[in-house]
Amino acid sequence: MKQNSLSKAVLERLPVYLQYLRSLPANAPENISATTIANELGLGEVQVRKDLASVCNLGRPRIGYMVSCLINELEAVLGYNKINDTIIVGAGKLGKALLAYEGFKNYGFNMVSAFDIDESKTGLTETGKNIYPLSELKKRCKEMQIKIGVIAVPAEQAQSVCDLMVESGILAIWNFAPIHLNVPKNILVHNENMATSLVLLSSHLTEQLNERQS
Amino acid sequence: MKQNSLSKAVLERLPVYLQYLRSLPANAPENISATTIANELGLGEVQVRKDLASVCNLGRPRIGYMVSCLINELEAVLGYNKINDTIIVGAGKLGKALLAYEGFKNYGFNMVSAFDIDESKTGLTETGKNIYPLSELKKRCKEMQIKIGVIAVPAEQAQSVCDLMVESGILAIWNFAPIHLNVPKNILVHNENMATSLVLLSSHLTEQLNERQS
DNA sequence: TAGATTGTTAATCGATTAACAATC
DNA sequence: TAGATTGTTAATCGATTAACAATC
Repeated sequence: MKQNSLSKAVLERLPVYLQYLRSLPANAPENISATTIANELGLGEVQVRKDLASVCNLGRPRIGYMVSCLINELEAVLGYNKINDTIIVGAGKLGKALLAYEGFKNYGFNMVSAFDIDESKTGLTETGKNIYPLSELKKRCKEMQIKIGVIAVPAEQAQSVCDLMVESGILAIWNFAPIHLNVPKNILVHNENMATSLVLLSSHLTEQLNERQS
Repeated sequence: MKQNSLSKAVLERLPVYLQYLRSLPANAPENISATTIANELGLGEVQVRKDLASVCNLGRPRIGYMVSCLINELEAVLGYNKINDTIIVGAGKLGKALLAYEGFKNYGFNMVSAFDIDESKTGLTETGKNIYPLSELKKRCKEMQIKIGVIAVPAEQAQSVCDLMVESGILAIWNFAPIHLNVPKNILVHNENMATSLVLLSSHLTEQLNERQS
């Protein structure tokens, strides 16, 4: 395992490799080559080798990488073996779905509890997690030393929730509200922006249809 | 409105501008400068100008861009004024939530109906949309000339659903399953990959905490 | 006119790809 | 040994940023 400061581009591909390696059947060969991974994922083989080299040096000429070791290294580098406790603000449909989703564990995340401004939502969910009044956010975040927050409130309330999170000591925010958030520069906001995703789809479509005509 | 072939990077920022412009209060000035937009969104002002120039030439020195015109141009370029009919495969929690979400209209998308392999799910949802048996996918896609599909099934079934979509004439796929899909090269797959989002958050966190120590 | 702001051309930066030596 | 495969160094490509002329 080498030192960090991986570029964003690399950091976005590493989980894809891990996902693929995890999906290999138990009776698959012990070793896998960068060439195979590249073909399977539609990437360049040099890129795969370079990405993997930035994480470990488990590759052996002629043989490839031992799958189980590679999985371990990737999990370590990506921090999937430690658990990040995370809170959610907004206990609407989305907030509740995120709170209930078990799959986050696979990525080293644990959705601890949700907060909502509507105090009538306070209580336990079906999956045994707590929803608290928003007024308790700061106290509870400090207590549990929460560093990651999810914003699942309407756009209008997102900035004020964001400010409150920053005040509560949160350092990284996963924002599902369709609005740009202003934060101090040591705070990271990752926007889960459906608009962006959808634009890529529809622009591809336009291109395809234009090509067909010409 | 200029010609297309916008780079992916630009295409991902345009919806952010549009979102911001739409969020301006009704009593805001008629015109806005690239400088203001850049500051507000934390981007470079040259970048904003270049991005906007790739879409229109509404900018006037000393004055800036007329907000309402800019919104119209962006909506036109991004295709938000025509409607893309879209189907969803997988009527679990996620599939149903996507089917019910009204907000897609703002991005020119219309979730028409969902399909599920479990035929007991067949019927109307609360929001008046149909869930059909998966076996009817091909027929209905051809009938309605659907070009965009959403995959909201577990990873194990995603590839076969994907193949079926391609067979049904779908050209762009929005994939929520945590697995890489193999498709013919004229088909676009956009992965809504939580693993990728989360990695960026946790790696930022690690950096922040390391800095604090040193 | 002076100055703010645009849009373009050139320079820089970063990421991907190609070429190749090292090695099992 | 021969050949497949790794990892690194250099070349290319694309995107961002800087510099500057045009203009209202």
